[in-house]
Amino acid sequence: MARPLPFDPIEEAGRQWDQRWEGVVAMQAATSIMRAQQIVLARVDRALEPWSLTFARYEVLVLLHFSKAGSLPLGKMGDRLMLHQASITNLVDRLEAQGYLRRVPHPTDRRTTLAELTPEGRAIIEEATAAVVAASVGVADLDEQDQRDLHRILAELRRGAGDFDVATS
Amino acid sequence: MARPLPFDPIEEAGRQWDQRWEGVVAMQAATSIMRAQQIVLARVDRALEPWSLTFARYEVLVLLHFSKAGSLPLGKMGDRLMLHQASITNLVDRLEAQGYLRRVPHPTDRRTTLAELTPEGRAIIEEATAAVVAASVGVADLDEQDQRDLHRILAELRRGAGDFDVATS
DNA sequence: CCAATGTCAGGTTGACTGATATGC
DNA sequence: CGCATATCAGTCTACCTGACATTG
Repeated sequence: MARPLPFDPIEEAGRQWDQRWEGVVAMQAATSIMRAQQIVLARVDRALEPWSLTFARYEVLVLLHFSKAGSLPLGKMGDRLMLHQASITNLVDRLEAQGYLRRVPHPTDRRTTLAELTPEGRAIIEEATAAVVAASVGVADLDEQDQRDLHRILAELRRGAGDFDVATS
Repeated sequence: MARPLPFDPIEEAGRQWDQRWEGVVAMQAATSIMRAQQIVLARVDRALEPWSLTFARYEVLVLLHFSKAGSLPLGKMGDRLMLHQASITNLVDRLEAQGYLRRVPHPTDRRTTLAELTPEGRAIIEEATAAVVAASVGVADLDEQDQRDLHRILAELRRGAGDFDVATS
């Protein structure tokens, strides 16, 4: 990773923005999200290299891992992960080629295809998750209260954006 | 955008994770960042369509807009935006083709190239920023205190990750 | 000679649009 | 029939790696 800058670029931008724009705080918050994601994603992707996984593909596996049946229709996965149908097809293609999941026909609806973890997929997801958790240190460095606040505020943001419907406890 | 889910997917994942993993809160926070970014980026990119800009290219213009001289070496921009040299070359190529900036030789160091806003680039950046601010409503829907907390917490995260060095006020 | 700067060629990824076959 | 589901072909963006020429 590049050397740290000698100042916070977002803070500086905000300072200059303030002179002519309303809504600077929202802008700073938005920019912070972008930049934080860039950092976290880079770390997590690196942590997943041993399994030739990216975060996007890892998410697919996790989703299956936590589904009751261990399998889900492709379309449903797209909804959950906010991805286009075609993108899911693509991700599932790769994961199938890697041997982490396989396609199986839906028992009753012959239009839909289910993705199902293979034993190998099930095996690596545990290891990979351990690596991802370890890579989340960047987040874990925050104190517990900040982590909770972060989660709460972003959940509110997502709810406001129509990411989900029900209030979070 | 897809219909909202009838529940918070992160909340649910956390519930299931809790049964076997430590560090669930950090994981939830990390996932929240990913998902929030996905939402905000989609909005901002859509807001920038009238100028055929993406957020990545918009950031380049903003960076120039706020530099004292109105121009910066390409490498310096890469550091600021956490991008590879080649990525910057690519972005500057596009922006130059769009007429929003141009390359000019560095006055003393003939290795380095400066990117400089054209009058047109300078003109549109104001309009585009207004659109971006308007698109940040997803963030602006949060109350002011949450926006500040969000910014503060993420700044802490970035600092911990080596994004910058100096303490934020 | 070595370090820095930028560009180029080539490759990967994720994501989209639009068209299409199939089944409910 | 209309609607849903998944796939395919084609495109686009951002990003990387590695090699290279030029300059300090």
